[in-house]
Amino acid sequence: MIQLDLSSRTPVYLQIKERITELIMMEICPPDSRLPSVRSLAMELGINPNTIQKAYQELEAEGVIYTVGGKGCFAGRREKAVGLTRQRVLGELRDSLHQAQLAGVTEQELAALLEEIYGGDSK
Amino acid sequence: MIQLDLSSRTPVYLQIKERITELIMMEICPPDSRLPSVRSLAMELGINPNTIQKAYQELEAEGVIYTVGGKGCFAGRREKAVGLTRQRVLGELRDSLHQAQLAGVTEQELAALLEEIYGGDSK
Amino acid sequence: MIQLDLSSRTPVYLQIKERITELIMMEICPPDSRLPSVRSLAMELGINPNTIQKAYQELEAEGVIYTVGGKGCFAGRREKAVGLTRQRVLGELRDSLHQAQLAGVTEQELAALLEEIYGGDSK
Amino acid sequence: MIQLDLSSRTPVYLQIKERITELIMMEICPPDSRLPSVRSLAMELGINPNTIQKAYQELEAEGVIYTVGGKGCFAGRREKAVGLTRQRVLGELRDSLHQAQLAGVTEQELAALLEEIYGGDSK
DNA sequence: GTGGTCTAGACCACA
DNA sequence: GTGGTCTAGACCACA
Repeated sequence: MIQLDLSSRTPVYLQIKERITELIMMEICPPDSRLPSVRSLAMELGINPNTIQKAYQELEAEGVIYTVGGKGCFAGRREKAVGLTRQRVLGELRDSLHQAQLAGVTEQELAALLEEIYGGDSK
Repeated sequence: MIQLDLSSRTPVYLQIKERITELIMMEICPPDSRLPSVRSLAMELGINPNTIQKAYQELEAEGVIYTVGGKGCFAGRREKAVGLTRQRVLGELRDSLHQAQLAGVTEQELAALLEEIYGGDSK
Repeated sequence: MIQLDLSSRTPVYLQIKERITELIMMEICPPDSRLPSVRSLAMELGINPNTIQKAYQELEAEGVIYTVGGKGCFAGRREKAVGLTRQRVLGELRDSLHQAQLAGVTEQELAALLEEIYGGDSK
Repeated sequence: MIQLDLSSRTPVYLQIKERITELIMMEICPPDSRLPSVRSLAMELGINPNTIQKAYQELEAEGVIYTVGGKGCFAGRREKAVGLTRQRVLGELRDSLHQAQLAGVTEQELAALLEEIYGGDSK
């Protein structure tokens, strides 16, 4: 459920944070569902448990997930994940669109890109 | 002409690369115009000359600017800057739009953002 | 009668200890009254009996409650609970007040907080 | 400037976070002043650099300090430290006062404690 | 078993 | 030199 790109410039722990946030937004991890344990996920991804730990702890600090004593980590409310992602992504879109305009990307091209991603079923 | 954010997660040398590319696309630095020298720009921005050097070297390797013997650095053809930026920016937009969709950003919101930036004058 | 916050940083067994001590101080559990059994309380709170066990054991070691053979656990004298709580709480208050002063909490604000809690009936 | 209590139940990295926040509130570390480097502070305190790293990174995430590229970490605006501390401390005080009341701590005792800490020069 | 803390130490990008 | 990331591995409290 999580694909890592070890050669990416984005650190592994950030890739994990983003992916978990996506899984919560997609409701593949519904609210209060248990996430894989630090150790099992580390094993599965072939990386060190500390790296998962770091991702989970930041997600908890942001309120996207929560931790229960010796039980494990659980998905928080979808709205939290959505809220943080919206804020971040709208900023990124604004920056990218500014540069797109300078680089002569036309509104038609953007419309095509939007159609490609949002397809027919947006709202 | 170049505003740096030293506490940004984007390294200073990348901020400089992006900004110079923008200045070339905006034709504030027309083709073959001379760019500020490494030293003077470093002074002006209050940073280490090595950082400017690194930005200039990468821009030259990408063909966005070119160096002439003991004369200095000069803006390359606008098309080169545009081409590289388009490629990068379209990729970023694709990623951001995927996450925007998950976060429930509506097509109307995107249209509004586009209108805000592209406004009437898509040059 | 006991509300747990599983996602709190305070371990569950400590939350239970504190709450039982409170119940004794409030005389909701008068001296020598029987406390819920380990098993029943574990059931009621939906947690592992070991956790209750640990709380009860520490309370007994501190003299706040006592155990009778095969009968169960009973509330100790109110003074014991009061004594331990006073000691702990005065220390906490001292620490918090130091930081409050640094953070610019005024004496007026503290007076208001005190009024809010102690109200008219300082029992 | 930082005294650790290794035997405390409070983790070392939290002690460091609190102490740095205090130093900023006390204006011993004025805004934009450089904090000791991760390595030097680790050396000085005789602990592992990773522990300092963790403290600094959480402080940065909370906006109490900020990091500049390969330069170091710097104190943020005093208001940020104050704001976070106020919020936390007022909550702690509320809890402690509730328990103090149950334990029969009198308003006179509290007034004495307050006088002891706030002395003559409050507000 | 589960997460939390910490050490020791490596390697990297950046300034 | 400075912080950032990651590994390997230990030990602990808690459930």
